[in-house]
Amino acid sequence: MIAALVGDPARCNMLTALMSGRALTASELAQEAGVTPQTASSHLAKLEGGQLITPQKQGRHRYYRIAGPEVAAALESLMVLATRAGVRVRTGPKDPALRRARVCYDHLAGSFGVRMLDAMTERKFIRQHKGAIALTPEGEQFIAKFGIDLAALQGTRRPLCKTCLDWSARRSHLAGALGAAMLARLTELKWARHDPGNRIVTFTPRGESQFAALFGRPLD
Amino acid sequence: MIAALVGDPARCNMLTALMSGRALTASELAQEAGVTPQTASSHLAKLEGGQLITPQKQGRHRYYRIAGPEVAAALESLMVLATRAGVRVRTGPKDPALRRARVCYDHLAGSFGVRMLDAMTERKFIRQHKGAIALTPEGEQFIAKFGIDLAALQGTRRPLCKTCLDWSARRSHLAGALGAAMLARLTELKWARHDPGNRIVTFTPRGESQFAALFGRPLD
DNA sequence: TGAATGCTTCGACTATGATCGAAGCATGAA
DNA sequence: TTCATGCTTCGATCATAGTCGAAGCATTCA
Repeated sequence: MIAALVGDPARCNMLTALMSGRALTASELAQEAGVTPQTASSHLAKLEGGQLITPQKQGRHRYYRIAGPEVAAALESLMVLATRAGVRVRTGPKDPALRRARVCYDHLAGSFGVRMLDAMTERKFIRQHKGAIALTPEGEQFIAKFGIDLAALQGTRRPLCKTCLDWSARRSHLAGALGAAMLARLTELKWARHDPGNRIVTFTPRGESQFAALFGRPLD
Repeated sequence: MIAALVGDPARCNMLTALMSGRALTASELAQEAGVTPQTASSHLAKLEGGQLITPQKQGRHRYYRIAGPEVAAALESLMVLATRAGVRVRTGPKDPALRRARVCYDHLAGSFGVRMLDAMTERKFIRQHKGAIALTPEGEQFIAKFGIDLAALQGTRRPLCKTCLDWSARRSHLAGALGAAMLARLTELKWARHDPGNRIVTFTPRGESQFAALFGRPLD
């Protein structure tokens, strides 16, 4: 029975956390639900079995997201009933600064990261082909002009371009050696800086307008 | 948590039975769920507490129905998920003959019963005023012409006109002394007969057209 | 009035399933 | 390679809640 899956408090917390549209890792969901990773793993397996969520492996993380619009609709209608019955429902995501721009491993994530990959795709600097992405000749020109030494990047064994699922925006941003180089160049240009204590990336006013001129303004 | 209410198998069976739109008694719901009346009573109290169903007392029966369109929508969306996940969902109502016309205590129920009360209200034979209903002067003329001795009915202590919630159509039909007299007259006229073994009322072809001429044709 | 029916409350039993500790596997980093 | 991290599986414990028997109201009928 599907409703029983949603009925458990721990699983319900996980689902409401996912209802923001973000994809979350198993550990994050465990924390959201307030249970240990072992317990969370069992819950996630049940939810996956009921086709309420779909997993996506990424490195040693395992991201989960709501399986589809029907699921989201059903959960939404249940929330309506819950609020009607006087149950207060968990509020949205947390730190807005984290949603805007942050470090993901060593590259840029958040709205700015998503915007950057989108723009580079729109301007045909990057070609996406069923999950894999690659730099086009126009893209090579662009990053050279931006001040990045492509040859140095290609010397490493690390893949040049990779997509990485964005935690807050539910869309992909640019990872890989190029992603790391782009973030390094952004800080080098003093358009943005990475606060050491946390994962927040802060854009300067000038840096933000320069970024917008290159890639457009991020949504959030 | 609302979903937990729907999650229990017994309660889920009750709710799916109610999803047909009919109002069902506590006993009927117990049978639908395959549990004893005690257990059913506990479940129904929980569902009522969660505002998923609303009760309606009628004589010594207690009818329950889905509380509102939001609840129906939520349940519907859950059914979508259930079918998607390969769970077969309970089919609709059962005996069509029972839905058409049957005896409810001693009066006519089913589509024919609902149609009769509707028509008598439309033609202003009966006036409904917040639950209570009464015979109008035009109504008195009509039933006299139909062959019913109103004075004899008024001699009993039994209320003349009452509404009764229809099991299959979810709408009211005519009960009380007049309701019983109408059914008696219908059988007396040989428009319909009541099969003794069950609750089905069978209309003859001629009786059905006569009924339709008086009250219109029932929907089902 | 007493009898029958419909439904509920109380109390005890029981089983399902949530939970976490310990250990194992996979991926990535040094 | 070795180590660390993220996640899963296994196994045991324990509590929540579903279940029904017995008894108690409420309503209707004779």
